[in-house]
Amino acid sequence: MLKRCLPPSKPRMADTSACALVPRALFLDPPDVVARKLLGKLLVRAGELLVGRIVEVEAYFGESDPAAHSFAGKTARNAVLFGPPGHAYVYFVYGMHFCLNVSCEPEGLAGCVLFRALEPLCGLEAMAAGRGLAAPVRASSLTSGPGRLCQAFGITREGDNDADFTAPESDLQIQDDGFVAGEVLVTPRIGITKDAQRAARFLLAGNPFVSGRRG
DNA sequence: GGAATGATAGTCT
DNA sequence: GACTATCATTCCG
Repeated sequence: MLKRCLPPSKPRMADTSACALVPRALFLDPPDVVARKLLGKLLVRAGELLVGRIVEVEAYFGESDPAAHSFAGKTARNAVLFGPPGHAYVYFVYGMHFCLNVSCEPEGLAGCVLFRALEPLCGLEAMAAGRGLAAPVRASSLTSGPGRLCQAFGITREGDNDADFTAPESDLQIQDDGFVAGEVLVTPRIGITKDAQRAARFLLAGNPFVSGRRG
């Protein structure tokens, strides 16, 4: 088996001078289109300087998708999905985990993209602390999985739901550092029972930080 | 290496 | 009262 991962001599620090906040227009497209665009972008927590590259996402297609929270229409929980695009939708599942999504499509439509895995770039120690892990930890265990990455970034529904990813004053942002995604794999979504065969999970081929099977 | 299992609480019917 | 867009642990081979 290849064990070729990250060359240790090449720390992939994010060059913040080359970073640009992504425009809201990026989120106006359908969720599968937005999902592909998000691969390779950076998720940034401004306050603690936590940065991770998005390497795995899933698309959810609003009211036409039986696996989406918004399938049954607007409720108090999923109201953010029906609002303007580019906002964070955070929900609590299985009694112990948060999941982070970004709303897509124009206001009134409820498409969204679920963040499933990040490649941690900055603030690894703070991420490990957030996860309650003692050093040394494998970087790949910090943010590979929707529940894990929320824990690492300290994301909660109370603190981050409805946050605007495209606002300069926002603590939670999505930035573009010019990274160009290589080959993208598409597989069925994970952990759902309805419409389980639909291919709507997007991940960077060969990236060691994706969750579960590499596709 | 992979499969099975329990923990745990918000949301909706 | 049922159902989760999960994770970590424990088994087994």
